[in-house]
Amino acid sequence: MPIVRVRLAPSPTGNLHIGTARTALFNYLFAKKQKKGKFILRIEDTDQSRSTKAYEDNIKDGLTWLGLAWDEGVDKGGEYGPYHQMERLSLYHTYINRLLAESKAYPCFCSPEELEAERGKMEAQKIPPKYSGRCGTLTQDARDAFKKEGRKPTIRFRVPTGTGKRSYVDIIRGNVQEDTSLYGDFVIVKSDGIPLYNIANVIDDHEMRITHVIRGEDLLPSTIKQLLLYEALGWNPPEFAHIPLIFNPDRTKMSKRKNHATVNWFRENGYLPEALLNFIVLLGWNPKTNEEVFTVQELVDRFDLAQVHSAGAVFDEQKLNWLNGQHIKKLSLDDLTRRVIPYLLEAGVLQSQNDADSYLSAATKKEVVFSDLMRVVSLVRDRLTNLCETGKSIAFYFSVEPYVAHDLNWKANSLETTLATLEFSRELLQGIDTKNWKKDFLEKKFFPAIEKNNWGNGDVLYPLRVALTGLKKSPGPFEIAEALGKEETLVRVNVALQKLT
RNA sequence: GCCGCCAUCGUCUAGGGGUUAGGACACCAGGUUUUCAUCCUGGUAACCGGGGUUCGAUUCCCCGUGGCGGUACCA
Repeated sequence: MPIVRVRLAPSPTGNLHIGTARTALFNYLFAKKQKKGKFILRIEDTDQSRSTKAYEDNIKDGLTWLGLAWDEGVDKGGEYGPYHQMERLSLYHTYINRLLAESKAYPCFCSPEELEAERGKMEAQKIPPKYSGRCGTLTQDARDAFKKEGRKPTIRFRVPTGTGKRSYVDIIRGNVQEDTSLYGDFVIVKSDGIPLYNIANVIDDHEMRITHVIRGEDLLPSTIKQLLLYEALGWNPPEFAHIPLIFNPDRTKMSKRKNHATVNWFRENGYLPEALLNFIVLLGWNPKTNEEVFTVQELVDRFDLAQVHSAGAVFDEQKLNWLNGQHIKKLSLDDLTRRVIPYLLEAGVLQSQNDADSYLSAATKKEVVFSDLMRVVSLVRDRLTNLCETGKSIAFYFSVEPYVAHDLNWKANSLETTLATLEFSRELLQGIDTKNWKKDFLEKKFFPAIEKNNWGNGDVLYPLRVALTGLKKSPGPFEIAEALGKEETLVRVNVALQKLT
């Protein structure tokens, strides 16, 4: 197999869409599977009315955040640039002029209104609409006359007659065929001189030596037309693979209205890029084993384009949430803590200080250093499925949620019992040396003592936990005590005791 | 309308001429745990319909039906 060269060719007319991200991933995996494969990013900005720089930046940022680095393309350069289509206009015209000279294309002077009327007439007669081709037989004099009128022509590709059914073999779908006699001569250059997707895409893929075109199924119907273009230009086409589309839960095309459709949204809402990638690849592909949680490298090793499913898939956020939790558990504590910090700042739990590794607790205004943070994060990591939740789940570390005496009671216990067990806890805690202030040591002290007093674990530990956090649900009291340190632990226990007396 | 692609639990999917149709998410039940979460065990739940072919179709073929895509001087 020659060196694989694949490309992602988004048009910057919106923020990076989940579907585009998946196309990018499939291209990336396919390229990386072959060690020397190249993944190229080309920006198709010929639709000037809808393309913006901001969207282009969003697409690039999103891909970078996902870790889908391109080897060649915009901002990166390469042998076959430039990589913005608007910078390649003269190249397109070289080839388009050739088609014109060979009469494989021709100027069309029909106005949009005329075409509209023609189409309407055919629809009324229940004939499938298709351009008549009448400008294809214009004499030079007739063309000059139209030009004198001030008409700006489009350029149409002359679909070869008598070619009939055409087919190609799609890597994912196998044989795909269509009857080309159904096509009218189609426009390849707009009246403003800017080429359309069909032709620009073909010229670029050829010029950039693209070997495999991996794109969404929405582009499948344009493939045979493009094949005609390759043929007219005398070029060998690349191979094609059309990946299935992603749907909303109601099976309509994935859209912002019914689902979160942009990579941005997931980034802002606490998802790990590796989880998003893992989820998205499973929409239409699986490794044929029972494993489901993968790193990108594992995906590179296992991925096989030909095994991709041909049916569309519903985007199920619940499974993504589960996968996100799985990937969070796989992160090292250090890494997880690092990644959580931006979300804590965003949520206002922390405030940044000058020192890169030091922050301020928004609640207490006390300094919080990275190692403190790591300690708290370790308490909650197993219950985290989303980075955004972190602030909520570690808030108890900085301040106790307000509660009343009654909240300290375990099940049906009375305030007297609670007072007794909490005083017992305080006494025990006071007697423990700071250097032994570890979860395991605390447990070793508490459990036998609880038993000796004929209490259940809950009688003692529930009030203690509430005293330390103010919460009905939280990590265990001993790990919290360890993270808090002896001093702060006793302060909180004493506050609880005051509430009880 | 016309053209194309597709069709296994609610969802993502494995499988394939004879299977107890497998896994995962979600859901339900039980267990572990001081609580919640994690974790463990178990459970409910699927081959779109009709015709062929065949001893036998969920699997192969045809026709429907349904979903999606395309039908632009968008990509």
